[in-house]
Amino acid sequence: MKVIQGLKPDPAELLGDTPTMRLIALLEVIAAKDERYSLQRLVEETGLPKPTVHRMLQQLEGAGLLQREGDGRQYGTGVRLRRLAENLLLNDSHHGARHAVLRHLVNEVGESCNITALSGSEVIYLDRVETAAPLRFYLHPGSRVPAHCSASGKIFLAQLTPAQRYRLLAHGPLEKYTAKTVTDLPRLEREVRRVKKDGYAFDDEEFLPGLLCIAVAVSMPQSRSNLCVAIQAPVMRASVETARRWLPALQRAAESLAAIDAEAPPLRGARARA
Amino acid sequence: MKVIQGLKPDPAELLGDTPTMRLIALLEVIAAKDERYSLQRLVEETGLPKPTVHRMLQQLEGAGLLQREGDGRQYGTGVRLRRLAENLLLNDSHHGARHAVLRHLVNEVGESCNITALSGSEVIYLDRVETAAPLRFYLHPGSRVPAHCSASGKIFLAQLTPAQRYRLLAHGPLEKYTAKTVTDLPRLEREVRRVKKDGYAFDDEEFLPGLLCIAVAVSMPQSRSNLCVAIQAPVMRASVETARRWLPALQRAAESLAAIDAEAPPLRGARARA
DNA sequence: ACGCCTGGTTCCGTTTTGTGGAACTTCGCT
DNA sequence: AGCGAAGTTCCACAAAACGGAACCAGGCGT
Repeated sequence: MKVIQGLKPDPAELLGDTPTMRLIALLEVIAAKDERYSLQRLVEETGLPKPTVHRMLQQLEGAGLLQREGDGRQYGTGVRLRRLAENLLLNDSHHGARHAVLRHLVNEVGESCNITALSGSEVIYLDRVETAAPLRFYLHPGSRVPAHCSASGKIFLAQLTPAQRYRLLAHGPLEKYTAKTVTDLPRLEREVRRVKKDGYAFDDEEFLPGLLCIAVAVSMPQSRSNLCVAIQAPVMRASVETARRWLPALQRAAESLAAIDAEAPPLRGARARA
Repeated sequence: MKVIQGLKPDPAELLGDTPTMRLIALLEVIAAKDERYSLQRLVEETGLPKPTVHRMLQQLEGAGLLQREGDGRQYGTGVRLRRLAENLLLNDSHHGARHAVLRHLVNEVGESCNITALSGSEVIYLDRVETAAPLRFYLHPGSRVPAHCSASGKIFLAQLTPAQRYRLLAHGPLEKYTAKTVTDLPRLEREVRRVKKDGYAFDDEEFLPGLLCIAVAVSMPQSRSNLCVAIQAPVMRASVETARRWLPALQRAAESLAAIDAEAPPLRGARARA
């Protein structure tokens, strides 16, 4: 489909072949790293000519998808883009295979489970299936919890570099929600390192009294993961030991979820494309 | 900017005025609800002509941003789009950290706070955390306020040279929003000089009646700052004096924010860096 | 089976956007 | 004052999007 007079060395065709796709590709570049990009930097990164990138950035900024930061030469994500991202993840959970995996996990362990993502310094519940048991915590998909006192949050933290972790946590004191909330940075750091080693995290009444939680990452092949699966149970029914017994089931669920996300494209060949 | 022969009732200009932005808007529509959309459905939802939406969907599907589901008449989010969303949220620790600082400041002083930047001659709200108090002004992140009648705006003005200031302000008369709005250029100049000396600025019902605001700059080492932190309170709860008492907390927040922004744009090997 | 209606798909001349080399402006440095 | 590197603007030109009209399913009522 794309041939034309191939005179150019095609420096950047990796980026897409239509203006819009180039635009998306630019967003992907920006989203790919936890950094801020200058015009120049993006020019290098993408191989596109400077005025082109400039125009794109202007457009994106004008639309509120990106924001200039610092001295005005750096770009970061804008509110609108973040909101889009959140909605995208949030509103794709119910009808999907993901929901099914979650439901199955709930059946296996008999407790409420959820899928979470990190957004900013908070954990957001993307999807949740409640246990049938009458005694239960009621948490809505879409609600948010600070990272430092949730099991999923610790998983996410464990995937960051110490510097990134520091940036996220050290700028305001950690809020104390319960007597067990860890508000001491060094202690949290130790905890997080343990999580990293073990591959799973607990939240033992650190956010809500009486709520025990265990989480593992939905790990992506070579790239950090922004998804977790977790089981939540009232301490009345569960202890750290029983929770540990759920681990195999939990990990199986995580693998299923990873498989879903890795799932290759289509079922039917789009004839026109080739 | 766009006028054209406006014969049509313009059913869908809410959607964006450039092809790419329409595309993004389409994604936003899709992301907004946890449903699957058919072509027809999207046509109704957006008001765009059928072939147009069709083409957009084809393009998005071809790029792996959307996927057809079920019988092939329904579209859902594709892996690539989900991955983009995840990365966006994942790789934004700067924003997360800032938000955390803001939240903490709100806890300390008990009033709504926001982070602002100068954009053109207007102040734009980058982020905002509301107080829990029931009586409050509701202002969205992303909204804009003229520089001459906002506390943050005065801070920004104070960092300019008189000439730059003049260029920014003297092009149109200063709009009068309330009885207290300063619309007299020399008087504003005096006010701004005071701000420069003091290092903080008030907005005493100059933009909205009943709204008091105090702001300080997030100062960058050697370079003007394009960020402010501000506290906003209804005059019912606060006076200039109480606001002044918030100053230490406000300044501490500003320092935290400065620290975040100063954090090394990490290691990456940008050839130009040295 | 056969029209018929509803949604999906393709055509194609017209209009609007995007493109990017070159030139210009800023600003930080020396 | 002068240099260099970044950002910004211009504009003739090329490419993409546009959307009305016409064309194709396939489910349904008779």
